[in-house]
Amino acid sequence: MGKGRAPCCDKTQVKRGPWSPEEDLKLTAFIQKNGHENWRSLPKQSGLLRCGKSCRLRWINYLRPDVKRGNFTIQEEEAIIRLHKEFGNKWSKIASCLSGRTDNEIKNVWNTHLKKRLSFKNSESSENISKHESSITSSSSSSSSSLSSNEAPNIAAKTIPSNELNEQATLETMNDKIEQDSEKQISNEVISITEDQKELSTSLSFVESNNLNSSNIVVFTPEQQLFSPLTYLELYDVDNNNTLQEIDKPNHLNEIPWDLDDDLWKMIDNFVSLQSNEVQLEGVPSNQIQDPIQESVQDVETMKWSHEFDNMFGLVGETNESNNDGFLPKNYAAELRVDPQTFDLDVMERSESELDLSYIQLWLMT
DNA sequence: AAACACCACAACCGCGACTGC
DNA sequence: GGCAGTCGCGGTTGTGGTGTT
Repeated sequence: MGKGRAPCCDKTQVKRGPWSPEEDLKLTAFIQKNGHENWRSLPKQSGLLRCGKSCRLRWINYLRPDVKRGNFTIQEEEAIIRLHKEFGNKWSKIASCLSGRTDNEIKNVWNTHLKKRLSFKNSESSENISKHESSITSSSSSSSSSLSSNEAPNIAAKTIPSNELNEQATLETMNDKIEQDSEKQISNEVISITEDQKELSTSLSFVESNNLNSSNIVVFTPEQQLFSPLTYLELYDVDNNNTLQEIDKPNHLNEIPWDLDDDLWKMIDNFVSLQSNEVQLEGVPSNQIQDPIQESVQDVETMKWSHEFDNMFGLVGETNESNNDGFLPKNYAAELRVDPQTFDLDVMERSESELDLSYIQLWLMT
């Protein structure tokens, strides 16, 4: 008996299953700080009880900043179908042609939607062919003409002059035309919407293609598009003036796991000092900055921290670009608020058992 | 309301490819 | 060239959510 393949890690020593927000934070913070040169040693270095493979997968498929979330557009689906025709199940190759989409995501979409849809279309068309064939057979039983199964229905219609058959063929041709036209129209609508988005703002990361007929649009904020371990979504309703009205306000409370590492607590502490000192936040319109030259190095550092913190928790600051177009509601952004009077880094760094708390809560004010 | 079926997607697993020694 | 360690890919599985009976 051979030894067989050595397992990549000791399965009894590593955690498996879904990733917790805390683990996501740890992994993201570590990679942002140190990169990912060696996946195998990364879990040990970052303090994660995960296999290196699992970390890599989580980062690539979910946490990576440039990973695009949300439903696939019609264009993307069409591209996948086209590329799949060309490359087959080479998901990574297909993914490399679609920016922001992972091979895993594409594979899932293919297996759950596109494959079924295509086989349905195929069975529909073959059903149509067999319908024609049977009608041909029945109507041509007295005649000597026969058709191979490969012949297209419209050819059959020409071959067998039958009023009924011609009508059916014409109807189906028309239906196909209508279907194609409507698909084209929808596709064009999506193109125009996505192009408009590009022109107006990067804030609207996608418009769910299936929702084109409804007025509900899911809006991703720019930072969510770039990075969001704790995804923060808001649903908006488009009213008659084409402006967005919030329809489903999310719970504006983020629970932050207690045993964050020191860096993260310090990050929070830094954010608190930032707020108590009323330092200019990144994202605030530049015309409101009185004299940027006089900003101290400390302030710049604090801004950097606050931005990192926003990224870390999927929060966003209001940006000029996102509101210039008048498309997004003014207060779409969430802002982190921590009470500087009560927040104490030393207290927060104490052990969980000592304080008998498993979570602290940070309120997000809009 | 409960049980069941189905679906979507995140995560896992095994294997081949790649790289450095 | 052989070997060991690591990475990346593609197939498969597990699980939570949703719809149906």
